[in-house]
Amino acid sequence: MVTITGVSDASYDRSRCSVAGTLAVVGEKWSLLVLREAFLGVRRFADLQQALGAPKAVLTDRLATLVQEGILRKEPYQADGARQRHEYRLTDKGRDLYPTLVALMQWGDRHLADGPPPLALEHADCGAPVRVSLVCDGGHEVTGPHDVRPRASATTGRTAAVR
Amino acid sequence: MVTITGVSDASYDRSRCSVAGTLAVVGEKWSLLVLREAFLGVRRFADLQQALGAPKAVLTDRLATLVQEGILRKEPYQADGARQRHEYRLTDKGRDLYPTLVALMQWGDRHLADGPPPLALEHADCGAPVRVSLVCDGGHEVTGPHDVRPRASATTGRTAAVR
DNA sequence: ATGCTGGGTTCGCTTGACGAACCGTGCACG
DNA sequence: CGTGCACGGTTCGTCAAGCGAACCCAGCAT
Repeated sequence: MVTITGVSDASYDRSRCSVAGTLAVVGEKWSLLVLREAFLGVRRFADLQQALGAPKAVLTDRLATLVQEGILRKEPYQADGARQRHEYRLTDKGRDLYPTLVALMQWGDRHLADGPPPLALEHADCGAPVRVSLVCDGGHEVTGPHDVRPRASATTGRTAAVR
Repeated sequence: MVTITGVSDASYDRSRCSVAGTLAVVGEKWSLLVLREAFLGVRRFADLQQALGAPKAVLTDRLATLVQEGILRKEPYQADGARQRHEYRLTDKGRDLYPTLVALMQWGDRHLADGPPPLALEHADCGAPVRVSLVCDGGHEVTGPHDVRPRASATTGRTAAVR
């Protein structure tokens, strides 16, 4: 029996903004890397373990947490001539983390460059490189934080200027 | 003297793709939350500590790491009638993490909703909500991972179909 | 000289990560 | 029939990291 650690049991305030809440769910070590592999099509425990090099106990725990959070789901499968197992697949909720992963990857490609990026993403339709961008609902491209004004909606007013 | 932990000294492979590399830099607990506060304009140690509730020792260590990585820089300042101190400001490299933070926040807003999002971002020019999106250089909007084809550039071939 | 404030450091404890060893179920093969 | 083996874990001992509370130190004000 795995000790399933509840989501917000420790630290990570979450009340100030959703970054903390998201990190409470996927911010532990290996979680986002598990999801990276999931987006690359890796679904089985042994394959994840080999791709990541994470300790089995940790991987077991992360997978259980991600399933509990509805980011992955366990699906049975039958490799021919083997007993029934289950694999881990992304849910819609999990797939919504794709821009986050791409954003992390993009930053690393830009700022940690030891040569060319190890993995490039291209649009399946047209073959052009894929990247994240900030846009507003008015259709404008947002260049950075100086173009953005944060506005607190709850009672805890915090309307700081971003610089 | 703070024990500055080198960036890639432990775990986080980084060779496979840049997600691991980025997490090696900002993936420790509190790092991304420190940056969230930085984007909200918080610059001083005491303010960070109060906003986050992180232990001082951990905060000291994270700030030192972020400075060492060139994501924050220390700037002297003089509060009137007080001795000279220094504050932490984002560098360009740090500001490039903004889309990552927004992506994390957006996922939390969408999937952890207990009522309305605690913090809304709006375009300073037009007031419309700001969000991250995936686009390709051909100008198309990318809806999700199924529209993206990963391609490994290095010798370590890994071209899995994404589903 | 005394106290206060900002920015830390030190200390002892608890939690989490790590790797190696072990377990158990069920198919295949002899 | 029984033995092996592979997958998917669990258990264990060790070691690093996170934690809160207490302490420290420089300098300005009084």
